[in-house]
Amino acid sequence: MSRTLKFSRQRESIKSFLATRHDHPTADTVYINIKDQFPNISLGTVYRNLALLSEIGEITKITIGDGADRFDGAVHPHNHFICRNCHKVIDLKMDSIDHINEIARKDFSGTIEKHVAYFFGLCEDCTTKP
Amino acid sequence: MSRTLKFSRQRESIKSFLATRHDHPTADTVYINIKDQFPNISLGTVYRNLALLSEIGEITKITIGDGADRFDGAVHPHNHFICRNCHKVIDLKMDSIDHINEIARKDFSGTIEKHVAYFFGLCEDCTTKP
DNA sequence: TTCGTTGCAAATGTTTTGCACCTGA
DNA sequence: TCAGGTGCAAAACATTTGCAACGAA
Repeated sequence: MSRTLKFSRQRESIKSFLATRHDHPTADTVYINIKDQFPNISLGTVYRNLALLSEIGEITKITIGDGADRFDGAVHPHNHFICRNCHKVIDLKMDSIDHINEIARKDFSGTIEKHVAYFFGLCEDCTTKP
Repeated sequence: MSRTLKFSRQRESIKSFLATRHDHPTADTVYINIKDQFPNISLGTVYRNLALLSEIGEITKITIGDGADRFDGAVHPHNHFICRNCHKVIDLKMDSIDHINEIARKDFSGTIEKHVAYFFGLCEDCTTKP
């Protein structure tokens, strides 16, 4: 059922670029940076590969709602914080909150498979510097 | 600091329309329905009012990431479930999970003010009917 | 009168897609 | 060889915005 993947230099490059970045870049930022290695790569290819990689679970897509989606090369379970002032997206080091799935299941007739949680507020810099 | 609001029939109509719907319509759906009462209303006005109402906390904006944002006339704290099959958005009746803010704060140097959590899986209909 | 609100249309920003060519298996 | 991948450009979408006219206070 799942389609056969073929090796692609571009896709590998996108994947390894994301592995080096921890600031959750947008598709456009990925595009601009990949151009160093592939001057002719197109934005469409970047979008196609980002969609593909997040479908097969090799990267994570972060949809905040303000502007463009962001992408994270880290796939281990973790949550994100978004600063309402500078809009930085930061990985949170926190205990698992997977138990909220149980809480949600308690009075629900369908099947809850997973959740996504985003935290908002002010990052360290924006908290101290007014 | 906060701007002075003036009464607007259109805005009232949008607000009361949302109060009657529990299926989390998109801006376009709101637009189409408000047209019954205001045949000349423009989509821009609908967007402007939805943005305004959600800013002042009279409605809730739901950004899932697939397609258009959705809007909820209910502002009491509650969480949403999105069916991965039929894409329905359902209100969850569940115990508060506000304690996850504490969990997130434990090892974080900024200020965590709030969170948003979405649950995914199959709704009742899509779980039973294959 | 004042200033927020509206309708309309054009513009913006993000993402997707059709198509002919390229490339890995 | 051949199905998947790519580059390019156009299209699709969702949402925002400039502007002149309108309407509530």
